[in-house]
Amino acid sequence: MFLSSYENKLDKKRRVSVPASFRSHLSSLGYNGFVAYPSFNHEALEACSEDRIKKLSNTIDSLNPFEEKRDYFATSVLSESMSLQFDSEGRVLITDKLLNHAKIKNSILFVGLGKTFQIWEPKSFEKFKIVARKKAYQNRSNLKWDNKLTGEKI
Amino acid sequence: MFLSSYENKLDKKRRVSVPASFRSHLSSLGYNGFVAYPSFNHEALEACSEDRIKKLSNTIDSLNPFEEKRDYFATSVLSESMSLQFDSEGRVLITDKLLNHAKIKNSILFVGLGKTFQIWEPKSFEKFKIVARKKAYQNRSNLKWDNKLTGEKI
DNA sequence: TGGGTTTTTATGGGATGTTATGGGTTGTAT
DNA sequence: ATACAACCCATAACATCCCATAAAAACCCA
Repeated sequence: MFLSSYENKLDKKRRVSVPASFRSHLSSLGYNGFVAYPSFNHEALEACSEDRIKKLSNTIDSLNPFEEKRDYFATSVLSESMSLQFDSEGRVLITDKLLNHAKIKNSILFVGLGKTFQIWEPKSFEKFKIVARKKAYQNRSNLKWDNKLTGEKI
Repeated sequence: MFLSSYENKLDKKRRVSVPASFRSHLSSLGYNGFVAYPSFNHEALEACSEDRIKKLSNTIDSLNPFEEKRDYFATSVLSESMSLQFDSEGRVLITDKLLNHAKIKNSILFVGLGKTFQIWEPKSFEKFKIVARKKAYQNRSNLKWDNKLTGEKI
């Protein structure tokens, strides 16, 4: 799982260290890198393991080949995805295109979301976090949670 | 189960001993650590075993990957969760972020809540306890008690 | 039951390992 | 050649490991 948040720095060569815990999770899945693409909803990047993108590709592919939606998803996600591989120090090189989408300059925030993570400009994320916390609190009862097993809410 | 409360001290390196009884319960579940995240409601930390967070992650992941709600929950809980592992003496290292949320400086209180536990600044907890006790007393008839669900004698 | 002994727990701190980061050098396409 | 990616080495900050000790709890046996 990708948990917690880590703020690291971009160097002059556009490299950034991926948090060790994220690397070790990816490594446990058999990967030495991950896939990133611009978020639909945010000025941020979405990131996940390669098999998750494969799954998404299959889902898109199950749509009718002549259906417009198919192209829209494929174009918006797959055509913009970059596969990023770690160097020997656990860093990745991020393209300018991706950095621009997230308006990242120097600092870069890795945000763990369980099966995926996001990459943010730290100050942008701070703003979003406030909204998210409010909305999550309002909707906390909407998350279906099987009480029979645990007998407790989150 | 996590029962009772224990007050321990933070050392200079931000380490704190986890109560032995909590450790042995986690160990019986197959873990050598736990997950902590800031509470929604209190100036305190929520803590639980890893499988509980995994379950939450799976629940969140069952939502459509492009749905906004997904982000709200994941951001508010998962991105703030830290997986804390015991060192060889049964201590964990707590990040400043978590300590600040709970306003913890030197002393740290572990509060057993059955399947989960909380981490408090001792004096904050004293205040909360008074309120909690009052409210529990007012609502004492509202606790639904159904032997069929638990299947256990007490 | 009481008092002495052993074991466990909480805590401190030095030594070692890891991580994030910087930068030089080599390799490789255009 | 030029640009840039990949590889290699260096280092400071800090996490983890290991050993030490004091207090508390559990044990044991007269």
